[in-house]
Amino acid sequence: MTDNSSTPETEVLSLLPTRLRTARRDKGLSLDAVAKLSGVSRSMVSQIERGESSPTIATLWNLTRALQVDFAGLLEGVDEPAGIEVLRNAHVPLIANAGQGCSIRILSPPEEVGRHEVYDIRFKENGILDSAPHKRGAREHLTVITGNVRIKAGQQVELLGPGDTARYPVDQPHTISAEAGPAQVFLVVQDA
Amino acid sequence: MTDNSSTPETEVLSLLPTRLRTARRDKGLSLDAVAKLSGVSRSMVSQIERGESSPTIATLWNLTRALQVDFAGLLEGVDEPAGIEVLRNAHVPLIANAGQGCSIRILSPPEEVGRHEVYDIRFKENGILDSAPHKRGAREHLTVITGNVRIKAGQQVELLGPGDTARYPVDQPHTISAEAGPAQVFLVVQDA
DNA sequence: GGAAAATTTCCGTGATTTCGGAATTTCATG
DNA sequence: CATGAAATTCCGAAATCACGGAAATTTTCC
Repeated sequence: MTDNSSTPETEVLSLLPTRLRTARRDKGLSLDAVAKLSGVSRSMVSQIERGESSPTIATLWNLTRALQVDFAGLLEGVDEPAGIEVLRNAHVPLIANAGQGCSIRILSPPEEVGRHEVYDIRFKENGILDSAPHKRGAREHLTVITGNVRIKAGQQVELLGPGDTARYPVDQPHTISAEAGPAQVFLVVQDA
Repeated sequence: MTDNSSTPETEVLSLLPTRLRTARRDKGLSLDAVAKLSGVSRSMVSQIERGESSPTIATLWNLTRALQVDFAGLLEGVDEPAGIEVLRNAHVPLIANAGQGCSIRILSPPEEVGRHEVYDIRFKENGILDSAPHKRGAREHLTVITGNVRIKAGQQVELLGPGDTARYPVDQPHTISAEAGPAQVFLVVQDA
C-alpha cells in the first residue's frame, strides 16, 4: 500500500485497520467467521486489519455490514470528551435576537454543529421563529413541552399540543410559532 | 466490477457514481481538473463515475477531499419522509417495564435507531433507570425539564436541576435516577 | 456547417487487490 | 511440555484497479 503520510488528512485512513479489528474482536468473531458473514476472504480481512492493503469500497462495505459498524462513522476522527459534561441552567448560551418573542437556549456543544444540535426554545405569546432552508437531508425533531405551537414546513402546516412531537425535513423554509399564549419546545436538528 | 445485485443493501453502492459525477458537475469542474486536485487520474475518475470500477477507499478519500463532499454521507441511503410527521401525545410508544418507577416515551422513529434516538423519560419519586453499556462512541445528551436527577456514568456522578444539561459517553454502565421527588428529562442518544 | 478546443472515453501496461489453500502461530488441555 | 484445535498469517494465481497517452465525442465559435 502506498502510504505517503505527508498530509495529516491521510492519516485518518490509518485508523481504519485498528477500528475494524477492534470491532471484530469486540464481537468475539474470528477472521473465518467474518469471512463467511461478509463474503470477503479470511486473508483479505487479515491484510486489511493489518493495514497492508487498502480495501475497495465494495469489500469495505461488505465488511461493515458483517461487523455491524457504521460505514459513515468509520472514517471520522475520534475526539469525544471522556467524562460527564455539565451545562448549568444559568450558563446555557442564549440566542435572543432570532425570530420574534423567542429565546433559544443552545444545549449541544459547538463540536457537534452540523451533525447534531439540541435546542430548548421558549416562546412568548405570539412568538415566532422563521428559518431559512438548511442543507439537503437535514431534519428537525420537535417536541412540545408546554403550550401550543404551529409548525410550517414548506407548504404543510401542523398544530401541536403538549407532549406532541413532529419530525420534518428542513431543506426548505420553515417556521415555528406559539399558537395561543407562551410555549416551550425541545428541538433536535439532525445533519444541518 | 462484480455487481451481484442480489442483496438490496448492495445497491447503495450503485448510488455512489452518480453522486460523485453530480458533485463534480455542480462545481463546474472537468475530469482533468479534479484529477489534478485529487491526484487521481482522469481515466480513473471517469471509470468510477460510470460505475465501471469500485475505487479503493484511499482513492475515494482523495476524491471526496477534492470535491469537498462529505465522505460519511456519501454512502447513506436517501429515504427520508417528505412532509411533517406528527406523533400525538396520546399515541407516543411507551416502555413501562424498564428500570423502576420510570416510564420512557419513545419520540424518535424506528428507522433512526442506532443513529439518533430521542426519549422523554418521566420518573416517579425514587425512580431509577439502569443501562448496560452501548456501542463504543455512543453518547447521551440529557436535559432536565422538571425535578432533580442524579447521573452516574462509569465512576463519575453529577447532580442536575431543572434546565441543566449533561453529556456523557455511554460505552460504559450508566444510571439516571430521580433525586428528591419525581422528575422529567429529555434524552437524546447518539450513535447507539 | 466546419475547424479548433475542450472534455470524455477507450486501451495497453504495471501495480494492487482478492482469493483459496498451505504454513505458521496461538491457545487450551491433559 | 507435548498434543490437537483453532485462529492467523504467508504465498502463489487470477482478477481488478490505476495510470498515461491515443481515439472519440461534445462544445464553442466563426
